[in-house]
Amino acid sequence: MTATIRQLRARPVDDPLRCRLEALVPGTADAIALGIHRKPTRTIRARREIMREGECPAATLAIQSGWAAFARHFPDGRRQIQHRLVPGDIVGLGRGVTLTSSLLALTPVTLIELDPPAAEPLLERATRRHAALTLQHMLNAVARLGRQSAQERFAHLLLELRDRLRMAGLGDGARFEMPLTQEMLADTLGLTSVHVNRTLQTMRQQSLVTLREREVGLPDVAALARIADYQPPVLG
Amino acid sequence: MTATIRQLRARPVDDPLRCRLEALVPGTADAIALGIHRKPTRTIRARREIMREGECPAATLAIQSGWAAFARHFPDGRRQIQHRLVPGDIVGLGRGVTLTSSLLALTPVTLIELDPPAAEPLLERATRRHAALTLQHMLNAVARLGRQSAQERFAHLLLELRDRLRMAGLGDGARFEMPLTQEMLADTLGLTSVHVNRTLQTMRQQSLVTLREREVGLPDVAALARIADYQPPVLG
DNA sequence: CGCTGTGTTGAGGAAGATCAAGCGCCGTGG
DNA sequence: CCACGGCGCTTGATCTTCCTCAACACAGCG
Repeated sequence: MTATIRQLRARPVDDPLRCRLEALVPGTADAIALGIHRKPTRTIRARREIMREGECPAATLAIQSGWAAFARHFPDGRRQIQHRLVPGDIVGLGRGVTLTSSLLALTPVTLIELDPPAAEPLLERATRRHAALTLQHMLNAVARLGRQSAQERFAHLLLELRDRLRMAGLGDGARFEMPLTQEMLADTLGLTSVHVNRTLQTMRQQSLVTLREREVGLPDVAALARIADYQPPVLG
Repeated sequence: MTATIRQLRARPVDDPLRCRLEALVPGTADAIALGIHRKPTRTIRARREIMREGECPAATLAIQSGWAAFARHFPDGRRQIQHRLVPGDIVGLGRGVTLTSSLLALTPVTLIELDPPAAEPLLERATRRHAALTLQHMLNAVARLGRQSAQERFAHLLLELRDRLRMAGLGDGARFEMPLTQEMLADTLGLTSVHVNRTLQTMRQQSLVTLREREVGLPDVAALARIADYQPPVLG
């Protein structure tokens, strides 16, 4: 959270972004250390918009710390969180298309600008693979919202977050930090916060989840995977 | 539907794929004529799988005619159509990631292989922009399924299809061909086919949609856009 | 001719929404 | 120091969308 670039270069892959890139394309973490530290990092406060609906993103950004999300706001107040960004995630595919959602900082966020990715072949490959994974997650989100029950959706989301955070070196296999309120979860899962609360309680009773102080524990990952019909994304 | 490559070269942008590429990056249609016709086209019968869950796509494909869709099948028989492909659509981002869905031919489909896109800079740019648009559509699909009612979802889907088909030169602004059964619509919208049927009837009564023989008519696009809170994707 | 796929209609049920209220916590300001 | 208000979480009662199950009409087709 407070790591500076200098610290990054000293410690090879303990930084979420570097860890993530290294998982995508081995060797990228070293490559990025050469080019990245010339670009300034940006810091955004929680609940602020990083990009607004109607904007047309020009640069490729990477999340260094904090959580953000693409969210769509409806005229009557409804809101849908469409895609969550965790440390190490890259926002690059949007270039050339006007946004119909806003990019919202769910927690305090620090960003790094990655342009131009083409200059660094390894980074180029990494962003490409990252985009492919992102597409998978979007497809999964569609299936989740379209055909799964509240409990199935919740289980599926938790497993997805677990795996994505692990790729950034965050959390062990059974425990990770999730700074989302129940209302944010509701807007992610297409439910009301009341129903999220009740679903969560049921799952706690069944010893499927623990959640205290933004800390998620998954005592029985296999059971969750069965409930959610979850398959982890695999780099081919 | 039955256009051959020879015909394509004779008539500049009356082919869906060429029309679509031209809309993405002007000049691409000419460029593609040079390189594309060496690759063979593949034909797939309706209801057959073009790619199977677990496969790892190697090539970049483009739909020349027919409709296809990424669909996820659950163990208990539920199905969710996650993303529809219409003539002119490109399937390229998946490379490097193992599929968790199958790519299904909804109608008879003819495919063209586009690899390697990097060889042709214009085509490279076009596939990139296409991917950006695809991501927008996926975000829209998430918002649709997560927060909209049956009628809103239906209206939103119709408008999205209208605009996408128009980019391929298919249909005028108020009328287009949609070869989807009510069951396919249901699996797209996250509803049952029974409910799709009833929603459709309501919308017919309100003179929002006509649908006969796979032919959609939209007599009042503005009203639909209001209902669905629809914003067309804009190339920036 | 029966079969399968598609659209349609009815009756009843369930998952999840809505409305409303109360609680604990924490930062703020008097 | 305490009062206040906002936020997040929890619970109860009621309502409605949408689902489930079932049946039937109709068309194309082997």
